[in-house]
Amino acid sequence: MHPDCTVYKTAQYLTKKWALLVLFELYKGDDYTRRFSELKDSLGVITSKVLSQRLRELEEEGLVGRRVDAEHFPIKSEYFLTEAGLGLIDVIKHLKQWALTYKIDNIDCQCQNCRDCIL
Amino acid sequence: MHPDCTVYKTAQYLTKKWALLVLFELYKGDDYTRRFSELKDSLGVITSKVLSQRLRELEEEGLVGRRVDAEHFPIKSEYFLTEAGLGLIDVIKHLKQWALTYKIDNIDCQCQNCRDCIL
DNA sequence: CCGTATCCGACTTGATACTG
DNA sequence: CAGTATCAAGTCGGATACGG
Repeated sequence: MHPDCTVYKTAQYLTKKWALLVLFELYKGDDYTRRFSELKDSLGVITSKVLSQRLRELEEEGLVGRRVDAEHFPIKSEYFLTEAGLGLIDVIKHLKQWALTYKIDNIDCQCQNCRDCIL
Repeated sequence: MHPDCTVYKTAQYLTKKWALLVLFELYKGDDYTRRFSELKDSLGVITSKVLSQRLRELEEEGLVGRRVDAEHFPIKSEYFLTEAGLGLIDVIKHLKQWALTYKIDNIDCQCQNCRDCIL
C-alpha cells in the first residue's frame, strides 16, 4: 500500500468528486459513449472545469477513451469506456453487492435506489 | 450516485489517507486484531491524530470493532476487523485482480509487489 | 499507552468569465 | 460545442504539544 500501489492509486482518483458518476454516465450510453455536453447536462451541476479534469484523469489512467471531430464546427468530442473501464465497473458491482449485504439500511439514493440502479 | 449512495460513501472514506493500510494491518493480525500502538508502529510515519481519526471512521462504518481494557494501567485498546470489514477486503481483492489485468505495468510497490502482497 | 487540541500549509472544488 | 484561466472557500493531513 505504498503510494505507487495500483490499488491505492486507483482508489485515489476514483473517489475524486464526480469521477464515479462520470463512469456511470458513460456506462449508460450507447456503446458506452457520451458527448461532453451530454455528460455535463446529465450530471447537472458539475462545472466544465471539473468535468474536463475528471475526463483527463480517467483518460490518462486508460479507463476512458476520446474521439474528437475537429473537422466540422462546432467541435464534437465523444468519450467512451475502454475495456479497462468496463472491468472496473464490474469491480464496483462487487462493491455494491457488499453494500447490499452489510449496508442495507443506508442504501437509499435520492434519484435512484441502489437495488434498481444500473449496478 | 447521490452523495448518500453507499458505494459513493464507501469510496469516500476508504480513500482517505491511511484508511486502506489500516484495514490491511488488521487483516494481517492474529484474529484480524491489532493494538493501537502496533498499528502506529507498523504504519511508520502516521500520526496519532490521523490514526485515531481513521479508526473512528471505520468503526462508525462498522468495518472495525474496538475492545478497551481500561481496568489496568496503561490502558490497552484492541481493534479488529468485523465481518463487514472482512467482506470489504474481498472486494479489494477483486480490485487487485483488475489491476493485475489492466495495470500490470504500474504495480511496483516499494516494500511489496502487488503480485505477492496479502491481497 | 492511548489518545485529544490547536495551528498551519497544501490541495481541491466551485463560481465566474472568456475563447477557438 | 468544448473547453481554459483565475480566484475564493472549504477540507485534509502533518507537526507539535499536552492529558488521563
